[in-house]
Amino acid sequence: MAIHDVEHCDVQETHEDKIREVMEQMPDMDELYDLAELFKVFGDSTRIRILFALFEADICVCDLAESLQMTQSAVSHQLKILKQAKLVAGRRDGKQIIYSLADDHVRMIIQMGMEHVRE
Amino acid sequence: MAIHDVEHCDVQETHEDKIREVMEQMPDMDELYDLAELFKVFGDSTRIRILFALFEADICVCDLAESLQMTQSAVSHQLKILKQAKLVAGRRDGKQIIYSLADDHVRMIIQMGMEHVRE
DNA sequence: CAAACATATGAATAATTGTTCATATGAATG
DNA sequence: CATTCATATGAACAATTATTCATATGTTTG
Repeated sequence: MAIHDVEHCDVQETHEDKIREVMEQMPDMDELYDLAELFKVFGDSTRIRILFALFEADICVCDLAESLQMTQSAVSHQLKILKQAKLVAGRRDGKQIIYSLADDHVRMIIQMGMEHVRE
Repeated sequence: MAIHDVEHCDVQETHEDKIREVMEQMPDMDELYDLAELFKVFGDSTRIRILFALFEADICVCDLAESLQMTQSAVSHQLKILKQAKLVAGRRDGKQIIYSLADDHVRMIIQMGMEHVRE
């Protein structure tokens, strides 16, 4: 074997280089976690449906629940998660809270996802 | 109350319209599930790290494990999920299987996610 | 200000999922 | 062709998470 003992594949040199390169270019763990957390938010069909609903109109929790045929509570819980991820924002209008998309990243991310899924 | 009894908010007319509009524009459940499943794949920091690694180089499982300081088994399990989602592809080269990104959607989706996270 | 209404939240439960450990598969090589 | 090496896979366990139910918060209105 070589100067330094390896737990990985036998092919040396090139792989060592690749491994170093990959490790160097890897973003900080904080950023990677945040990114994964963000996508986790998109990774639930209820939340996806809420986002699609908000593509069409700003809408209150109650109408969202009606549209999606879900409990007000369930929708509210999911809205909280979407809000924390800054994907949606809520503004009060009298008794109701009207939700809307926070920015255009949402549309674009879902757009890309759709393209991939549709192949 | 109005002609049809409602379980939702009191404000009538406009909301009825919104609800109908939202329900009409909503994609099929199949598609919504597929989309959520896709994002679920991005929603794990190990898989995100694998994808970042593949941004730099096509690389075998063993070197991936080394780069990410993870078990070969754990990496292999995650690669399977990435492969099923058609985000990565593996080709055999002798004893090894070299993994690479399947297409450019991956880069773009992660790019968008990064932009959102960095605000 | 009390009653009604829209939304939020906490606890509990069921389901999903990532990692580990042990082992299987399958190609290369001497 | 038997051994070795790289990768894949199955079962088990721990951790995370979406929904439900009950209830709390906070605003409007009579």
